[in-house]
Amino acid sequence: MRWEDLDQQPCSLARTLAVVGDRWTLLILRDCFLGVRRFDVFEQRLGITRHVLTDRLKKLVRYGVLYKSPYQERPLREEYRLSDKGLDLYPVILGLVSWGDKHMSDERGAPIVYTHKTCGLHMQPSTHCSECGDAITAKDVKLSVGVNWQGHLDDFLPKKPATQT
Amino acid sequence: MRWEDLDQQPCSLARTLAVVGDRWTLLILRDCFLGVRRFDVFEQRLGITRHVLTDRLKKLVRYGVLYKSPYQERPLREEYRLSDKGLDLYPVILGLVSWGDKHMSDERGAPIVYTHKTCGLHMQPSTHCSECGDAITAKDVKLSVGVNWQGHLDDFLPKKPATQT
DNA sequence: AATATAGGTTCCTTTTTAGAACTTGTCAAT
DNA sequence: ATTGACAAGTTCTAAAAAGGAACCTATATT
Repeated sequence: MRWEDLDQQPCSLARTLAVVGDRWTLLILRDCFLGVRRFDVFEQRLGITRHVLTDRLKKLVRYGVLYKSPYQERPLREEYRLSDKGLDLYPVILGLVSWGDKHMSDERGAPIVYTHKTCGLHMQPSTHCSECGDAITAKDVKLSVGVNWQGHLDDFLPKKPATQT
Repeated sequence: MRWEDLDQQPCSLARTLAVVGDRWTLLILRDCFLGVRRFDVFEQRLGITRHVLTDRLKKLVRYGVLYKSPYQERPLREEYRLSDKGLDLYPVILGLVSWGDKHMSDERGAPIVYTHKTCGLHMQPSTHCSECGDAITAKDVKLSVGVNWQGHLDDFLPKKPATQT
């Protein structure tokens, strides 16, 4: 499979990974959410090579996750900022961080702590149903193929069902 | 930076990406959540090379996201199953899918639809505060360095603050 | 005896990434 | 007027990772 074709697959996860699913992109986006906007700051903080950084920023701009905004002229200098589409990735970032806090921390605990401004307490993100507001686990959700996607079921479900032990 | 060292960084996002942050791993985990458990089924569904699949499955087992469970003996055959640690990635998967549904869909809409069994409605995941239950956006959260991590602030925040335009 | 199956490993080629040096337009200092 | 610095890249070569195909092993079936 060519990685470029991933955004054409009939799977929203694959399509999302076409944009953010490589080694560096989510680290770049983490820095965006921390306020980083300039090429050289990304470079220094991440230890990424300039070539790859250029490529990933271009890709994120092409997909509309970041946009370039001039912050000075003569010489023209532009910084990279999160679009609304990019800001929508916040739950993903928060989910990845939260999993790392729980499962990858050492004895010192989470490096960064999140305080919910409204209630003032240290929080973890919790995933809920958009309709009734209840917290969700994998078992609470039933999958079905979208109305315009009939006939593609086998793109999503295993062709060889695993036998239960 | 060597990618293997990412799980030692003082950042939970980087540590999480050390486990799931490459091109194939999240697609493998998607299939795990859809019920796939066997080597050859992963291979056929993903179009991944056997070499890379072997490597990624070993890595996921090493980090405790999957575990091997025998489903027959003579010859010994084992399948890969999500551990509790792996099941905890469900919010991440759901977040990525939801972003793709919203931002990467074509005119046919989302390929897969999620029904919340409890309330019976089509749902999207929504991220909430674990303490008060309110829905969260990036602006509602304040970051601070964990109590045992003093002195590492500059590992998280930009060294060159971007000037606001 | 030959073939199929599941889960790999080996070998070689192609693609991607790393690391360093070079480029361009502008400004500030010597 | 020349030199050096800065920001944001591009270009080059070497190393690492991934792709693709063939081969391996133990067992069961034809």
